[in-house]
Amino acid sequence: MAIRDTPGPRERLLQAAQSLTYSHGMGVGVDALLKTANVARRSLYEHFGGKDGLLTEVLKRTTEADEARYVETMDAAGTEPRERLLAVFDALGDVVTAPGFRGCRYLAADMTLSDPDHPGHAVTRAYRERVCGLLERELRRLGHPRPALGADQLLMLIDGAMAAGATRTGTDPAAAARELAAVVIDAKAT
Amino acid sequence: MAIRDTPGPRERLLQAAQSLTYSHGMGVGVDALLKTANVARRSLYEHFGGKDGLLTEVLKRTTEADEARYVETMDAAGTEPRERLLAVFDALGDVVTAPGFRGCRYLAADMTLSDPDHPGHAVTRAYRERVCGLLERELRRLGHPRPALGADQLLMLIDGAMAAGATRTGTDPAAAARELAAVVIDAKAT
DNA sequence: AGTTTCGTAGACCGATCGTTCTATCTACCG
DNA sequence: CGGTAGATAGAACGATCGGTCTACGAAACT
Repeated sequence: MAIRDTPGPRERLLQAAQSLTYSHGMGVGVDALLKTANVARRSLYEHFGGKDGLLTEVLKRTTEADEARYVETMDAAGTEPRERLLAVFDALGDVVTAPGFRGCRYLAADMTLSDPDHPGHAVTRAYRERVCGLLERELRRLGHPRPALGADQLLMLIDGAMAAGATRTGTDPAAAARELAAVVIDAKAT
Repeated sequence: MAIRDTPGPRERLLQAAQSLTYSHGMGVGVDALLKTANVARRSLYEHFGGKDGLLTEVLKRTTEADEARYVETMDAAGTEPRERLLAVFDALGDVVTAPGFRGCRYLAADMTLSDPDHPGHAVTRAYRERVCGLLERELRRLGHPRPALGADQLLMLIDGAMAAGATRTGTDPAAAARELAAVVIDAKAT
């Protein structure tokens, strides 16, 4: 009945992998993961079947968390679609300026995992479409003339801002993106 | 006096590395590079000092070529800054839809090379600033109210379009980006 | 000719890769 | 108490990593 001060090996592995794959890329060594997680070698293979299984599971878990963060961010901004969408870009400002920010984890994953059949790609692709759907839904509620295109543009602005945040210190990518996002959001039918 | 049908080992290595680092990432093995280039192991270390030296040299060479392509694209579009800038986004459409496109090589490099002191980062950073400068120059010629910000936004659109082109097949990122680019270009002072 | 230069071919180094294995310890459950 | 499940520690596997080395071949330059 003692309170579990530390989570089990599965959870520790996921946390370590989540951190290390972001800071060191998908190429982190198994040894580094095991050492950071303080987990026996065998536990990794029993819980995830191997390194790829662990990496894929990390992607699943973080995409779900990040999608939930999008929803929370928008919900915290009220019910007005315009405010809900702009809130995403306000939050983006905090994300890209956070210490240790290295760009979009999922874009990095897709570029790093050169095997196009790696199961991680399906996870990131689904995530992007879900986020795009969230954006499109708000645009549709706004009566946007081309909600699908608008959502693509907003997602492009998000990815572009994260790329700039990772590579061009000194600029303020989120503010620049937010300005363009407002243009997209306020687009009128021609 | 015989005509050199095949370039020397240094050139072959650069070409092989340029191709393999894009398709398989910066993590390509030295053996794969040597085999593709048909070059002796020793030649790599004599010409480039090691794998990192080769990779850095590839980045230097490709950034110079890509910067020249920006200039050529704009020059081919005439002298009007607005047309010159829009031509960049037209050309971007060809780039991101080309078979085998896997996203921006330099963003991938920055995300893959987790060591922040890797010499490759300096090369990609300088490249981005040069391209940004090219864009800013055109905006300035246009009398743009905030040329520096506008250039940041255009670069963000380029990076966002390349990210979308690499990860979201079926969309038309360049067209979506071009639309927003026109907004940036035509921005009037408030 | 002789010699220097540049290249290839390939063995070899220690380190690390992802994975599988045995052995041991511990907690919980009947 | 005995038994089972889940965890740990760590040796060991073959493969590959980046890098160094020796030995040999072919052309170019006095």
